[in-house]
Amino acid sequence: MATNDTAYNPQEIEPEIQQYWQEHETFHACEDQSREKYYCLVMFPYPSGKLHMGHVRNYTIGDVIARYQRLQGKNVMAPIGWDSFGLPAENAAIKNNAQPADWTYANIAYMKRQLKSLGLSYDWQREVATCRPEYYKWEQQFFGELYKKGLVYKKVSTVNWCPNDQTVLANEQVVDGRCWRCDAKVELREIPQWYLKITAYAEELLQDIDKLDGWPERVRTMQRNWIGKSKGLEITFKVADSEDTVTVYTTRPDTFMGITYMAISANHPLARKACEHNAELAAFCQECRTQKFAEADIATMEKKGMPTGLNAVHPITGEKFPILVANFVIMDYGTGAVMSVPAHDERDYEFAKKYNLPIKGVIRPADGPEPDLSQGAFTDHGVLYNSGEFDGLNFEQAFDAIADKLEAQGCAQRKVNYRLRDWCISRQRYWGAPIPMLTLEDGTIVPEKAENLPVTLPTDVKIDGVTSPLKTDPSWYQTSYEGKPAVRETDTFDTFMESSWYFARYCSPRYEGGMVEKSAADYWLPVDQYIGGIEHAVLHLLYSRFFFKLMRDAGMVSGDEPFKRLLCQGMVLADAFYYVNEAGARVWVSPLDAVVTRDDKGNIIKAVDAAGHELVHEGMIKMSKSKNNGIDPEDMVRLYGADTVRLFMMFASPAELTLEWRQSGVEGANRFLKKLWKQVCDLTADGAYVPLDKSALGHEEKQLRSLLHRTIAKVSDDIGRRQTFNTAIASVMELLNAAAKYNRKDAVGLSVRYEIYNAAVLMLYPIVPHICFKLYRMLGNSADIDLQARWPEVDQSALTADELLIVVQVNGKVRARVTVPADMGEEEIKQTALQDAGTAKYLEGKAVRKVIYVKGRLVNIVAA
RNA sequence: GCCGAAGUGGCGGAAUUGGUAGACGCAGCGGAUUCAAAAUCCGCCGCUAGUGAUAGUGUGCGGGUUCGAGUCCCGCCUUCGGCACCA
Repeated sequence: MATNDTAYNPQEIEPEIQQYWQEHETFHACEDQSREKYYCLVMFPYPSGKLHMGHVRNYTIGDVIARYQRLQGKNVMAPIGWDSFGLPAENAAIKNNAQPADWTYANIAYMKRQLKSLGLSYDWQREVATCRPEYYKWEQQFFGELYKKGLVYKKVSTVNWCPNDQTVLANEQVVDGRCWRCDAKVELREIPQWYLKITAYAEELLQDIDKLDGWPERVRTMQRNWIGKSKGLEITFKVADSEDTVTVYTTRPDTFMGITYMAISANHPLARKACEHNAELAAFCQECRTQKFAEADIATMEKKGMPTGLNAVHPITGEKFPILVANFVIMDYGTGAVMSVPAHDERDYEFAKKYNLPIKGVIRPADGPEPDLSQGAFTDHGVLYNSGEFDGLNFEQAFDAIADKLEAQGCAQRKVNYRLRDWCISRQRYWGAPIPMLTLEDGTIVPEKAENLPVTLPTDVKIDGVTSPLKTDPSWYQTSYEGKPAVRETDTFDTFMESSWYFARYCSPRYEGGMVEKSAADYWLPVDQYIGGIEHAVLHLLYSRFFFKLMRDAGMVSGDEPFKRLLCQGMVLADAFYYVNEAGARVWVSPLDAVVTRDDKGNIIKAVDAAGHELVHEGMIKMSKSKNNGIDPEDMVRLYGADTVRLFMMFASPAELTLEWRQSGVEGANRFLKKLWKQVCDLTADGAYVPLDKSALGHEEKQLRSLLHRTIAKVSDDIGRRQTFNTAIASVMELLNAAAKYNRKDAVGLSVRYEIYNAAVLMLYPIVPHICFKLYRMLGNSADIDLQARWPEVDQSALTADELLIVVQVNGKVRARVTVPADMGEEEIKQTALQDAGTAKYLEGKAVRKVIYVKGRLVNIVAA
């Protein structure tokens, strides 16, 4: 009977093969000018404690691509490391009364073991962790150099502030306008912070998006929108009866004659001045300052305003109109003041209606009447009216005419504006790289000298969750500079700083002469394929592009863009179930503990947990701790093996879309691997390898080989170009379904079967490397599949068929199929279709108007 | 609010350049094997009508272009994701 040596046992073979890879350092990559390089990068993880399915999906996709490229003969580098600074370490330290460093390093060790159990082909010698001084040292040095170049500056800006804890809060620590820890009402506060001048590169960052043809279009669009280039006019208005002026920026100078009021930020200098003798206004401004300032909140909140009592003077008409403080105008955007044209802007309209401000229409459709402004604003471009000398002009003409006139008056200038703001890199937190800046006694600010770097973060500290230990430790922040006393900056870098150049560090991870060794960087960069979550579509990917340009301008790297091709994988979802307990609270039950009953259509009709609670099915939602629907990758590997988990993930949906975790689907993947194993065992039991003799093949063999080589062509295209791994797997399944029905045991049969299984094992290897490693040897190959084997080649001669199946349509509906010799001409095929018995009854009593032939595919007969 | 993505059987999805809609898998149903079950193997499987051959119908909704539309165009609806201190 079936004995143990023929059974598929992943728990036995996987650790054994992983051990082999480790001992042989199979995936260690070295620069080799004689070979084509391929740099395959996955977004490095934050060491939060355990791997989650999102990680597994990301790294499996990366590993499939890396292994595929090795089979193509490329010199592949696939590195991994740890994005190991960040807020969660501080929170964990408070909770567990531990050191953030200890917690982080323990997590790295644990997750490293988990990664290895997945059979990922990383070059572990290149591992980096961003929290290590030997990593962040170079970032500190670079920051000092950027300061000297004038690309770094300090500016006062607004943060979320908890007045009770006396600390800065991240947006995510603000819940319903209150501090997550103490529930105090969050205020906004202005503090001095460090900025990187990313806006100096705005135009290049925008232009170079055109070069990123290997990126998803949606990511390119998001980056374009983020940079948000606009052409407009900056206009300065005089304040009536005063020496003051107020400057606005507008992209719609054509609406200039429709201004009826002006809205300014609560933090605008004019507003502050007006508050001095207006208590009511001061209170309103204070209220504005306590609101959250995320873009989404600003866009959806109730618009509020209050008059300042001041008026602005229209530079063309001389008319006066009121200046109001409005809660939706932000000091950080543009000039902190906007000219309001309620007739032609939705937000201005809403605000004007609420406060009974006048609405003056000045733009009408080019070919229509004046718009009805009682229902809402008319925001399209059009033709001017009510605009005196500018009446009748279109958008472009009006833009130019008004800009010319105002520029001549000296109160305006054309300006290109970017929505992109400079990058604030200061964080008032402990677990990050210290910003290497010093303040001398006379107030001078200087970067720490290169020879004194790194400015090391102390790792033996007490975290109370309120103030960063750096700020309370004089022995750390008191230092000296050229013999004079100096004080260190106690803020740390935004962790996006570390993740903006780690991919370059991987090229020469132990280099001690700078961020990167030029020769290594020139060999490996740019990254050929980058894989990560769509959530990084803007920030991380934009900052990394920016950093790459900074490094290029410092002579460290060549080229303009760091990532040639980008793949953004989708989220991982799972069923979520809950019941409501006696206290009325939802108790979330793991989908693995839910016993589900389905109707004969497969719909869930009932679910209960082990204790008998009737469960409510919330649906397939993103795996999360709070909904208790996370599936532990480690449990799955233990149950089914890494290959099954990898196969399921790559098969269940296309890489960019969400993946629905289904236990039955995982079992299906496992079933496929068991069948594959058995089929190879059956083949080797039937006889040893026989080389193919093409002249000996019968019809069935030719058909099978035709399918095989069509499959090779499709799978190569699916993995290499389209990156549709799910359809690649489906094609191999189809091939193996056909192969399983064929079991000739003579020399011809064996030769064809060996050709099929060898090719199938190679095609599946990138996805399920352990089982294929084993099967490749069982098939009698002595070469090493990881590095020596090569991707199967398409035999063009196997593809040519001697017959074609032509679909015959009548008026677009399929009515027959005819088989014709492959060399039959167009006219003859049309005649065959017209005369086919199947089409005859649909043509009865009708005249054939037209016959359309699509080469090798179909004939459409148009009849009436 | 703005920006982006997606809507196809009971489910995940396939159909790559406008040319056979539903590949592949899951679930389900029927059968074989088994003392029985698991596992495995074989078959069926969009919807409606019909014993059946077959006919009609069908890709979120409403229009349009075309010999031909899941695919292109116009207008809607729904769901999901991002929005600068989570990484």
